[in-house]
Amino acid sequence: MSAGRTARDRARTELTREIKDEARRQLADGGAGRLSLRAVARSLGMVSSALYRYYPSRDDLLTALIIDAYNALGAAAEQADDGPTPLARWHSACAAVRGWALANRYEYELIYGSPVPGYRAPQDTVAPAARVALVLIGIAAEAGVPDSELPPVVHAQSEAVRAVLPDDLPPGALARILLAWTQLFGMISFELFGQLVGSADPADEFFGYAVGRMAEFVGLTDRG
Amino acid sequence: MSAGRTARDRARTELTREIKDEARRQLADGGAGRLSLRAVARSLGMVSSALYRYYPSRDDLLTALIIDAYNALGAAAEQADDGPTPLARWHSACAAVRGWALANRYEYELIYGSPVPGYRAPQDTVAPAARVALVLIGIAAEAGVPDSELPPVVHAQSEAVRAVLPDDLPPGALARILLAWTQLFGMISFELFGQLVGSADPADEFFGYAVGRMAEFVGLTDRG
DNA sequence: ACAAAGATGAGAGCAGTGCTCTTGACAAGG
DNA sequence: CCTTGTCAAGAGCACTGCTCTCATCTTTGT
Repeated sequence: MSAGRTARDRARTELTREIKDEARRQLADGGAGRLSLRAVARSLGMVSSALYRYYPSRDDLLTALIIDAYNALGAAAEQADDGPTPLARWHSACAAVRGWALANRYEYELIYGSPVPGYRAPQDTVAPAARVALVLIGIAAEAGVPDSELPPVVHAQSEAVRAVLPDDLPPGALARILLAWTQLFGMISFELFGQLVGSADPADEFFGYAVGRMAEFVGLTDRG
Repeated sequence: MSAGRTARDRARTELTREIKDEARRQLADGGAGRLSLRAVARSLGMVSSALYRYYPSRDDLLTALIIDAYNALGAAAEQADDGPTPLARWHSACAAVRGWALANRYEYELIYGSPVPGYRAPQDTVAPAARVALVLIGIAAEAGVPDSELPPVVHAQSEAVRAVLPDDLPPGALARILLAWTQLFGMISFELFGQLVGSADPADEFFGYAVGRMAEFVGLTDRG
């Protein structure tokens, strides 16, 4: 559908976006649990029931925010995927993910925190959700990281993943990237959710250290 | 205070525990966001306002549940910390953590998911929260894992942590354990929160694989 | 050009929430 | 015995998501 032919269509798409924007703004103070349709409607000068014409339920509004968040994070990672060597790109991309998470705390929580109660993620979210992983995979693929031994089931799962990937990577490398991927988000979540207080907090240096060790683990070197 | 002298005291401590137990039960269907004081009171055959005599607010009840959850998880890890070699103990302890998380999904969410909106963890939670990390540290300490190079800030942070530890570990080892610790919970969170669907799901084998690589990374070998 | 059809915003209302305050009953200690 | 403090209950406040109805306004088909 285009930008909307009739005046009503234009008003509709615009209001839909305004509602989402206001919701994102309100997300910033209190997180998803505190997001209130009524408050969003109030801020927009309309009554809560009118809002249901644009988002059938609170969950639908959340879904829209979740997809946006995945895409924003993915875009940040893709944009930072730049540098003279694969290792530099790896560091840059990981730092961008962390930077986005720190700057957009509650949006990060929305996608990598505990699932919103009663909410079931629709299929629309899986493609945007994969973007960060694809960045890491792309870097490793261009660097040509080595294969490694895998348990049979993990090997099979890696093969299955490889089948749907644009880049070609040996299963052992894929499994290691998957591990690094969970490490990356595990560390960011711990930092954001206050689990590192008392140990590696502030976490800037520790994060860089960990990202470097993960690069080694995956097989990225500085030879470009 | 003892078990309570007067009949009133006994009734009070008992009801306090019953409320918590019922709340934990209700946690199992819907998570913290859906825990309702009124529903708990209803299940106990009392009116919601009466419940406030025992827990001044919803957050206080949540705090009690959080401390219990940390302790239950810590106890599970400590109990599983057993085996002929440090490597075996490492695998067993990590598997126990994952097992507890899978069996107590919503309690895990309570402590390692996104923080409950508006909730600020009191100091009482930090000691129970450290138990799992202490298990990992204990294993590495007894195995005598090697030191390794660290960036200066990370080195300083590791030294600060070491100062408050019962076991003695070189800073480089401590930093690697910290990294493995974030990896462990990152992986469990990803599995539980549905982030692995489409890649390493079911995650049993992948989890074992990852735990093994982390053991290598920390410096645990099979020589005992 | 005009009427039918459809989209929209407002309002009332339902069932639920956390939490507070008051009231009347009961047990404990002086 | 009688005061003091604890307790469960109930009413009530300010919220929440969501549904339904109704009047209005825009688009569309004739």
